[in-house]
Amino acid sequence: MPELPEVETIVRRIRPRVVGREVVRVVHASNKMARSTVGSFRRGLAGRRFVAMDRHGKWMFLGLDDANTLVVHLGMTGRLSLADADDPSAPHTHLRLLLSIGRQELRFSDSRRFGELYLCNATERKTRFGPTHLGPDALAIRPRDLAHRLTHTRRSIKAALLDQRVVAGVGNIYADEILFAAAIAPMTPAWRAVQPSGAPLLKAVRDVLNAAIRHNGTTIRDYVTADGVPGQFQQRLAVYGRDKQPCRRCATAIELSRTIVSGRATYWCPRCQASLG
DNA sequence: GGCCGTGTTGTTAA
DNA sequence: TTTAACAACACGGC
Repeated sequence: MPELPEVETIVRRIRPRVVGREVVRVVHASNKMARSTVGSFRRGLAGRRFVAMDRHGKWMFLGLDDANTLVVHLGMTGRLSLADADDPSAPHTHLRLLLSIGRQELRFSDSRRFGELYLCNATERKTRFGPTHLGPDALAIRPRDLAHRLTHTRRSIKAALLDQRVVAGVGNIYADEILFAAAIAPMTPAWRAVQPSGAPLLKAVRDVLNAAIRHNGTTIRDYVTADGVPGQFQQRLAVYGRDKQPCRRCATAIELSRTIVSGRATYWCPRCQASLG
């Protein structure tokens, strides 16, 4: 499922091919998304030029030459890709933009329709995706800031890492991987996980996310890169999805628990991630 | 053939 | 403050 590394992989591939290009024509814009009314902003995209492409957490921001922004979130099954205009569309394609290069199209498909597409102005972008709703990006946050944000809460460290207002970009898979790398049990209170400093946890955040980016992300089921190929990091996962399999470090059986964070599958090694109580 | 699990964000209730 | 439940949805696996 797309988290920060998967989104970053897609941005790196798409940005150099889209920035500077104009939307020659909105080929298709459906109104079937669960939370977005894509069809309504046909007019706002036609004839516009992309001037920037950025990422914050799991959100992508495609800046336009009229200061508006096309905001993209992949949800669970969303895919953003570049395709030849003559290539058949993938099922559940909700947006097709013909670009001013070759006969390339920027496409968004999403079978589950949990993804989100918005066209917003600078003010809306600041309010809807500003610090009230999104914490610092997980790759940019400083150890002291992370420690500060985790110190004054009694929630579990896993719940806090999943909260996008605390730190943006970590989802269920990488939360488990990060906590294994940091040797912290997922039910540990957040304030305790950053004692005496947040540096070890932040190192794990950076190391795990960067390693996943180097391997083009993790494909469990739906995620593919902008080229349509799976990532490779699933082969290197230490705990996620490895219920009852031997821990790569100590050979103890990996445990699956659904009670640590409300209903979310949580994989961890009870020996390497000794509970701090 | 119907149910379950899958995970993200946002809202609402407790 | 925080958690749980739920909604939006398709689909693979049993």
